[in-house]
Order: sequence, then structure tokens, then C-alpha cells
Amino acid sequence: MNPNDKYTDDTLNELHFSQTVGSPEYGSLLSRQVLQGGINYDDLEQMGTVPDDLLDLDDMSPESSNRGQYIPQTGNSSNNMYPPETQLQYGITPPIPESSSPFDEYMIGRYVNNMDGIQLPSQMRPNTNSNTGSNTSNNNNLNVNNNNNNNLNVNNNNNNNNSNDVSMGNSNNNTNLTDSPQLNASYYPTSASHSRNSSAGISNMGMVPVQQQQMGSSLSPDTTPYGSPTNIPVPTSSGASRRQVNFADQFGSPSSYGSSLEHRALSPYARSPLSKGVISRSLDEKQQQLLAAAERKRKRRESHNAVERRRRDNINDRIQELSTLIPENFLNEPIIGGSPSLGPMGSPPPSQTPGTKDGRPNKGTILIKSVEYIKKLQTVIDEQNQREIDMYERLNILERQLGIPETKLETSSAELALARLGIKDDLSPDQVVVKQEEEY
Amino acid sequence: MNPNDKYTDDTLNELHFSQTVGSPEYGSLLSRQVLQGGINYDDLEQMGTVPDDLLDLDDMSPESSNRGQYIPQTGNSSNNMYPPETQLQYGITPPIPESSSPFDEYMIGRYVNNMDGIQLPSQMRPNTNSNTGSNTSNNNNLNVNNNNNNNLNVNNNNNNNNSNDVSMGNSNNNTNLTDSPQLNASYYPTSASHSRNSSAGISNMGMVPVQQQQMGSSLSPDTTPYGSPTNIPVPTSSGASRRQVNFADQFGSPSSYGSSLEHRALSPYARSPLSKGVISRSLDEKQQQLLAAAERKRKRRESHNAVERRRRDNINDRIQELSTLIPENFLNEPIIGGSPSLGPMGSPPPSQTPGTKDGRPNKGTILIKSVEYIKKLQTVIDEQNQREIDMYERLNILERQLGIPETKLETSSAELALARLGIKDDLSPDQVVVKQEEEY
DNA sequence: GTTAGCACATGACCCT
DNA sequence: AGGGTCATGTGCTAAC
Repeated sequence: MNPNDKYTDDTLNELHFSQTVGSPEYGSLLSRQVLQGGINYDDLEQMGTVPDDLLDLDDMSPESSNRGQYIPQTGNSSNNMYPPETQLQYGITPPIPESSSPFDEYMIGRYVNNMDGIQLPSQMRPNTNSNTGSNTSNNNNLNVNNNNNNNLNVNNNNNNNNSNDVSMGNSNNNTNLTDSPQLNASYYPTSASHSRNSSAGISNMGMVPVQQQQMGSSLSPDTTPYGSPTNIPVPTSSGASRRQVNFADQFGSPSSYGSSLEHRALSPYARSPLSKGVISRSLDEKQQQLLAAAERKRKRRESHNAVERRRRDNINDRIQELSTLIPENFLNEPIIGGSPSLGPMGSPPPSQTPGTKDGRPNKGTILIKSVEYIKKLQTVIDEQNQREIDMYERLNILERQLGIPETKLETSSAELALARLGIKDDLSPDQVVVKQEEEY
Repeated sequence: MNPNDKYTDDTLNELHFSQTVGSPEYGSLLSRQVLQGGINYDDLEQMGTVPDDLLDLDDMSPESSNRGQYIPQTGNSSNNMYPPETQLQYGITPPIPESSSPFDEYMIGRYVNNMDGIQLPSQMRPNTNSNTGSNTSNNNNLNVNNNNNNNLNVNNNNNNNNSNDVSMGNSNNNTNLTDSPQLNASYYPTSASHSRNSSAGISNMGMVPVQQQQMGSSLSPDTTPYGSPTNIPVPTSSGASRRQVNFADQFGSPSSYGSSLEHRALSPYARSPLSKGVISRSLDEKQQQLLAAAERKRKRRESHNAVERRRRDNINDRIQELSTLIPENFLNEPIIGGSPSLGPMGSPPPSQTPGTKDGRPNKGTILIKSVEYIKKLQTVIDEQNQREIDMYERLNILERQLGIPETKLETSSAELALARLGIKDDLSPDQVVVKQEEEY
């Protein structure tokens, strides 16, 4: 994969979903819960429906936590770099083996009343070829309750590297999928820079989008066994910092934005004819319900992530805009206040603003400088205002000497401007007609 | 636990560490790795030492990922609300059962060359009483490879709710431990507000620290079966937004800040006499090495978290300071630019700035308004400057009429001020002596 | 139920 | 090796 490739996180989530929910080890999802002792199928029978908190962490009050946590959030399936096609081969669910050892009897017999979808152990490493149908290879489950993260965490896409797919030898650098696009999209200014910057000769910083963090190589097509993905950047038009599509194309995932219900990755038990034979009807229903709950959770999480990303992007864009408003010289000056605790007295102030190393000040510096700059501007306005008043006085003196009617210092001049900004507090801004400049 | 209790995240990490590393299922830590196929004891034997990346995710380059991931980061052991005392009872490591089924043979025979610490399945629910020594109750492991999260994630304290300790009925709301203190500490202004705000009559926002997110109840002593923890808030003196201590006291964890090597939570195999019998000497050494690696990781993570928190606090403090610099009226005005896409034409602009609900604008609003405000100030300065120039001209006219030597519009007056700020670009700021006001 | 706010911990990446 | 910045995905909370 090209380091410059970008993804919507919908794409990522798409991928994730197909990997997590759609992964065939989902077959042991309910089984796992049963094994974990939190639930058995008899309970499910009585419940009638799968409660939300079966996949929900929100309800972890002491009361709910007493009934045994079926599996909290985990997941990070962005780690999974295997395309859905590869994962589909995990969908085969061999029949449950004979339980002949005390170990087996314990594990299976103790908790399972109606266990159907237990997967047999198979090879650990995924075969990159399309040997779909072979249950001796590419099985993601080491045994019934292995891969708990990947199994139960149907609704999770966190970026913490959990232990899912450990046996698959997957890359855990899922941030490689998510970091790079963000870099182009968010902090490094992509958002048109708000064309009109300052009024008079305030130079921009000339900031250049920097490809700072190069794409991690673990997903590189050169290193991944999945052939060269076709990189088709699809620019989006919506917000300033929207991500761009690209990743799932090679896997055929639709890059829909919001049509998450028709997600392509559903439970292989609901879709794969291969698995139908070994799944009982009731279990299928349970898993459907579970899947629906998982789907809701997943949708919620995805949308939340999107919202949060938008929020972050907005904040970052504003900080960048601030940096464009501050004169470059001012921005690159050492911070005035500094940290008084660090430099006791005679320590020389750093000649350069920290964070200005690669020519781009960091967020903290930008904000510090913004504060400084606003104070400075306010001071300048105060000084200018004072000068203006003095000049009016001198003007009036001369006018009086010349017998000319005196120029009035009205509220329409400097005072008004100050009052508009709230600097002059003896004139309430509420009384002032705020003139909206059309440049805003 | 009282909702108002605060913790240093050192305390939290302390707690986490004792729960994760010190948890008895650590015994199956290495075993798990062996089971996962990434490593076996023969390999360990040859390695001599435990490589860092055995617990490290940083090295996930394609090369390293090829050798099988021993277990990525998972963990979130903050979820674990069971004190180490309770966990100790899980340290019993029964001998490996006879492998008599294909399932057993696969799981154990395939990957394990010298497996010592396999835990037998036992009861799922932890007994809150101190029935230490009974391996039929309170075993955290469902079978050999259960609890992978909690096992291998020695160095992890993420707040994503992973599937660790699922069978223990733990609370997953670990964020309850970390959110509340942060609220008092960071965004809600605690950092002395940078006393001098603006030059003339710009009022502060009068922001009040709000206890917004109350402590989750899952860790409350009233609901947890571990008795009432003694809450001893220990205020720290360092930074503006330092956290406070409290949690680990009830478990006897030292709240040391940096003396992490003498952590109380060591491998139960190194401490519990009960487990000594079933643990081989070499495994003990391996775990010591593993522990050292985990310790390094933990220290780095903790310091990293601290650094990151400082950075966040700084940014948030600056944003708050910005909000104090902006006149309240200006800040509460609806955003000028708005979102042009949302309101097509005649839609009424929102009467109030979004985020100003509880009287406090949110970060995005503050930043937007800061941008607006700076633009406004720059415009005002430009206008004032123009007025000043005009006035000088008029003054000179009158002076000429009166035969008075003309007042010079020098670089020491308005132009100089503008040049200092970079507004006047025909005068390079480099040539201007920047006068540092002493109020900065 | 959706949309949004926040702090947080973390991995990646960067410098020194 | 350690300190720093950044983006991210989470959990929690609140408002609509």
C-alpha cells in the first residue's frame, strides 16, 4: 500500500467489521460467552432476546456487573490486515469434536448446554491463498475460547492492540491504517487555509502539508501477501478535513458513508452456505440477535468516532488558522513568559520557539503565541487609541487657533471601534451597532 | 469509593500493575505465548533472554510480524476491581492434565515443548472470601488460554475495555477511575488563570470548575465486595493539573512515584509458595526477565502518559486563557462564519454560540472565536492606523497653515507598533526593536 | 436515539 | 533511551 493512501474510517470500519463480526470465529461467539460462564443457552432461551449489555459496556453498574460480563470491549480489528476474502475461509465451522478428556469435558460439558458452533483447532497461520474450505488451515481460533478478543468484540475497533488474531500473525500496527490519512487530513493544514487571513500584510506561515509520519510498512503491498492494491484516492467533498477513501477498494468493501446497515460483512453463519449445515436453528437466531446488537453498538461506535474526529479536526483546523493569523516573526519568537519554573533566573531563553523544529510550531506553541498575540494586539489598540485621543486634542488646539470648527471625537471613531471589541468598558457593546465586515 | 476521590495515574498504574503482572494468571503468561505458537520454551532457552518485543508492539515491522505475535497490547487491567489478595488465589497452578483428546493433543502437544504453568479450569466466579488455595474455585482461567488479555498484557493499561477477566465479573468502567480526576484538573480551569488578562476592561468568563462526570459506581466500596476503602486524598504540589492519590491504598500498593522497580506485585510464581512446586526453575527465570521487560514497558508507558497529560493540560489551559482574553460579548455572539453549508440562505443564525450551554463555551467555539477576534483586532488596528495617518495629514495641514513645524509621522509611532506586529509589511519587523512590555 | 462535548491512554513518530 | 507531539479510539456525560 502506498504511504500516501488515504482511507475513510468508514472504510476502516468496513474492514474491521468484516474482520470481527464477519469473521467466522464469530461462530464461537456465543459459545464463548457460554464458556465464560456468563450465559448459557438456557438463559438465552428464557431471555427471549439478547440483551444489549451482552455486548455493552455502558451498563457496567455494580448491578449489571454482577451478572457476569459476557465480554467487554476489546477488539482493535483494524489490526487485522487480512481481507475479508481471506477471512471467509475461517467461516467453516467443523462439528464439535468428541469430548473424551477431562479437559474437554470440563470446557465443553460444563458450560455448554447447546453448543453448536465450536470450532476445531486448526493451523495458526493464515494461508494467504484462497484455500477456502479447508478447516485445517487458517483457522483463527486456537481452540474454543481462544481469540476472545476477536470473537466477542464484535463492536469494537479500538486502536489498542489487543490480543485478537494473535495466532494469525497479524500486524498490530493498525494505527498505520489510521494515522497516515489523518496526517494529511487534519493537523497538517488541508482545509483551504481560510483564504483571507489578515488585513494588512500579515504573512502566512507558508505552512506546507508535510508527510511526516510515513506509512508503516506492515501494510505495504510489498510486504503483505495480498498483492498490489489499487490505490484509488477518492476525494470527498464534505468537510474541510474529510478523509479520503481508498483501502477497502481492493477488498471490495463499499465505501459507503453511513449505510452501515447494509454492511457487507455479516455473520458468515447468516451468509455462508458452507456453515449452514453445522449451525442449529436456535443458535442461528441467537446469533442474529447478537449480531443485531453488535451492529447497533458498532454503528454507535463508528458514528461516535466520526463525530469525535470531526471535532478534533475542527479544533486542529482552528489552531492552524490561528497560526496563520499570527505573524511569522511573532510566532517564531521565543515564548515571552517561558516557563518561569524551568529557567530560574539567568538561564538563557531558548533562541527558538520549541516545536518550531521542522518549521512548524506545535499546537501548544501556537496557542501560547495566540494568547500573546491577542494581548499584544489589545495593547497596541490601547496605545493607538491613546495616541488618537492625544492627536485629537492637538488637532483641536490648532483648530481653535485657526478658528476652524473643532473635529469631534465621537463614539463613531476610535471609541466605537474599541467598544465593539469590548475593550472600552465604559461603553457597553450592547449599545453599539456591530458592523459586520463583509469579509467575514 | 467516593465519587470525589482522585487518583494519580501512578496510583492507577500501580493498581493496574499489581492486577496484571501480579495477577496469578501470569503463570500462564508464557504458556499462552507458547500456545499461541509464537514462542516455545526451547526458543526461550536459545534466546537466553526474553526479547523486548515479546511484550512490545513497537517492533511490528513486517519482518518482526512474521515471527508471530506473542500477544499484542490488550489489557485494560484497570477494569479489574479485584484486589491482589483476591487474585492471589488464582495463582495455584495445577499440573497439566493428561492430554487424551485430539483437542488436547492439538492445543498442548502442538505448541508446548516444556509447558509448566498451565492452569486447569475451575470455577468462573471469583469468591470474594479468602479461600486461597482451592483450585476449584475462583480460578480466573477457564482453560489454558483463556484470559489472554490479562495474561500477556503486562504492560498495558489502556482504557479500552478488553476481555480481560471476563469471567470475573469485573467492572469495565475503568474510565471511572481516570475521568473524574481529570475533570477537576485539566479542562476546568485550575491553573491560576494567568492573572493578568486583558488591557482594558475585558472581563473574564467567570468559569467555574464543574464536577461533571461523577464517579462510576462500579468501584464503589458499597457495591464491591472488598470492604470500604480508606480514602486518603494526598494533594500533590507540582503542576497546575496534577492528579491526586488515593486508590491503591486499600490494596496496600505503595504510591511511590518512580520507585517502580520495587513494585509489590511480582509474579505469583516468584512469591507464592503454593505455586513453587509446579514451576520449574527455568520458567521462573524467564518470568523474571519477562517481568523486567514488562517493568521497563510499564515505566515508559507511565512516563509517556504523564507527558501526554501535561501536553493536554497545557493546550487546554491555553484555550481557556484564550477564552479569558476574548470579550464575553464577543465570545457569546453567534459565530460569524457559521457553517455556510448548513444554513443555505435565509436560515436564521443560531442565536447563541453552540457549546455555550452551561455558560462555558467549548474548545472549538473558543478557538473559532479566537480566530475571529484576532481578525477583528487586526482590522481595528488597520482602521485605527488609517485614521491616525489621516489625522496626521490633517494635523500637518493645520501646522503648515500656522507655520508650526510639522509633526512627524515616524516609525516610532503607529507604524512602528504595526511593524512590531507584522501588520505593516513595508517595514520589516526584523529592523524594529521589539520592546518587551514588562507585563509579559 | 442522535449528536456532541471532554479526558484519557496508547502507538507511531520524531528529536536529542 | 527518553522526552515530546500527534492522531486515534474509546468511555462517560449531557443536550436535544
